[in-house]
Amino acid sequence: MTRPRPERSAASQLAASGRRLTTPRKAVLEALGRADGPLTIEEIWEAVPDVGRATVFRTVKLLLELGLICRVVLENGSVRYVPATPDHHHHFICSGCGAVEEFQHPPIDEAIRTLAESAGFELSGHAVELYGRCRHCRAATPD
Amino acid sequence: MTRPRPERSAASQLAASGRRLTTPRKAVLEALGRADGPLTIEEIWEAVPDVGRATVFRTVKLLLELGLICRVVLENGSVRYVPATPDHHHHFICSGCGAVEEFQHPPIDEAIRTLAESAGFELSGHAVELYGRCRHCRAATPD
DNA sequence: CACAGTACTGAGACCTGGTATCATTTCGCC
DNA sequence: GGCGAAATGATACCAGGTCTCAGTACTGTG
Ligand SMILES: [Mn+2]
Ligand SMILES: [Mn+2]
Ligand SMILES: [Zn+2]
Ligand SMILES: [Zn+2]
Repeated sequence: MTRPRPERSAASQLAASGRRLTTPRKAVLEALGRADGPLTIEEIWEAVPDVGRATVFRTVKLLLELGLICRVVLENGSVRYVPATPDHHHHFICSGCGAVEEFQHPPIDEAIRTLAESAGFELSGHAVELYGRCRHCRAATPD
Repeated sequence: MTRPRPERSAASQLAASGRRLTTPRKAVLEALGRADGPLTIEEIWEAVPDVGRATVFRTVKLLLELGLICRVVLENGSVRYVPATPDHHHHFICSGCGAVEEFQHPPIDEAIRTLAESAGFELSGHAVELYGRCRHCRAATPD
């Protein structure tokens, strides 16, 4: 007997707000899934030839709101998108290969909470992005 | 007897790279100093009537590179600028009054270093931005 | 099945933050 | 004062992103 559990599939996430998992939406999601790194909007668009540009923008915004994808801000300020783990996490972005690794590390969040408390801030959210070189890139060019 | 110490004035920072502290640059810096919160480029431009738009952009970029001002990314993604403390710090951004408070909190940086080490990342930088309501806004509308 | 109503779509006009160009001005230095 | 480098303002331009709108795809109700 299958116990009912909170549904997290894209379709049900969308359905919960009266939306549908349409062909263009599925295509964008799959394009991001296939890619081995974060994509720009333009790259998504290229990967999804029959979808209009406006629809790509609309879809990315929607998927962001639903938490199905993440916006990643590179060190130079440009933004790209990756499929998301739905849980709270942060990003490490490799300047060598462009890979994005999600991580979670309770001590960081803990330290943030502690600081906010002692400073009298009421936190609604926080962003932590790390920049540097990943294990693979270090191995490739140790220097 | 005044001991020579590392000069950090805007003028000397600029001079160090063969640049000059010109009237427009001084004006932009002063506009940011006068403001009681972070400004957009457009707001800076309005505050500095005789300076061309391109020069405002150029100046902001230059002051950023020199670390004389900070780019602050709001929760909605829009960007604003504030005068900077030259030391390493992070930002707390109040969604109530828009104020930006700088803070530094070694445990956060410590936790980040620890994580990076254990994950095999070679860090080149990191960003931490906190969002929420400041002490004053909480007092005003405790809700 | 017919039909009504809503969600969604693509094309293209449009808007806006930012850059490139270039002729002119400012400034430090001799 | 005169020279060359740095800086400036006007303006054309570009790139991301949004808006509009007429048409399409679904959903669900009878
Ligand atoms: Mn993510
Ligand atoms: Mn700052
Ligand atoms: Zn890498
Ligand atoms: Zn506040």
